[in-house]
Amino acid sequence: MLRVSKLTDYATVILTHIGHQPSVIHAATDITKATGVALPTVSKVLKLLTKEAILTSHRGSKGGYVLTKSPAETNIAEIIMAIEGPISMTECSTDEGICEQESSCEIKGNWNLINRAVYTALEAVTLADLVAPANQQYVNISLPVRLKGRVSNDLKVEN
Amino acid sequence: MLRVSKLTDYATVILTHIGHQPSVIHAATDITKATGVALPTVSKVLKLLTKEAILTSHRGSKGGYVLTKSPAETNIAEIIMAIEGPISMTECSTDEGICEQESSCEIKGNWNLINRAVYTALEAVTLADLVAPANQQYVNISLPVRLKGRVSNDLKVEN
DNA sequence: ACCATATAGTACTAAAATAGTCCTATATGA
DNA sequence: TCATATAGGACTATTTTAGTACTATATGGT
Repeated sequence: MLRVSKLTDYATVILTHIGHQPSVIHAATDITKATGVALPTVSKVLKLLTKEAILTSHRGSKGGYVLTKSPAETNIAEIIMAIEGPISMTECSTDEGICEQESSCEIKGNWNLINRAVYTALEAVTLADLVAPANQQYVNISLPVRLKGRVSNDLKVEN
Repeated sequence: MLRVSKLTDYATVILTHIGHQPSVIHAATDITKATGVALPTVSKVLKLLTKEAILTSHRGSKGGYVLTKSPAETNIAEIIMAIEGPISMTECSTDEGICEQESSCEIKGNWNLINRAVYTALEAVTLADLVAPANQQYVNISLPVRLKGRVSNDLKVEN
């Protein structure tokens, strides 16, 4: 189904909450209360987002998390990547040598095109859009993505 | 990682093979030989694609599969949906009532926006692009997607 | 200096999704 | 009527993901 994991979904809920009050330091326990997501899970998500510098942490008493950049500068693509790793829709796009047909594969390069189209779409949506859902707002995604080149490459996968 | 399943990847490999010779009837056994993908798996993928009318089947001796539409009319979004079901990145976009926070959820509508952006990107790439990868080809995706609006709708398609 | 508070990091277990295979039924051309 | 090929469903092993727990470290306030 081309879906993101639940942790990513939680991440958007948590970040939306934080995004409403960007100037306040938010502790994990406060976020649990506000969102209804279990504390261990909230904690796990916050750590992942901090590791990728989407959030900045403050340890110790009175500590917590704040956004590293403004909501408008924080896009959905980076949030998804922080939780799930690189956005690439097939294994061969991220891992070399796991596909027996790799040398004869014709479409690996084309998957790169598709990956890019999706990435561009996700990059165009920001946390600010999630925080302040302005009705009638428009997002313009104007590629062009250079279609492939069939780079050297090739695709496939299998095992 | 926002990835498609292996079956979907196989589907693109198989369809690319068929797309090279759109006027020929391709039997499952021939496709197995040409692609290296195991017969039971090829068979499973072909059945799924046929069920969603991306391929048309011919039973009996000399039977096999052909594309229902031309490669240029067959896009990546419909291929993914044929194998994996609706393209929607969170559960709450497809299933009602499974989320405890549904009534108070602020971002469901925004995920619909994201889903739409991704769908539009995938719809812009066709099987013809995979079959005949013209170098320097461009794909133009020009939304606008109406942000939010929390429309009623969702993009999506289903199964 | 000490202590309560809060994050950092890692490891583990259970549940869910996916992959891959197989079997039986049905349709068709020669 | 027989060989060939798809239709459809069921089943199992594997992999991935979710969710939790535990220990270490840092910090502010007293």
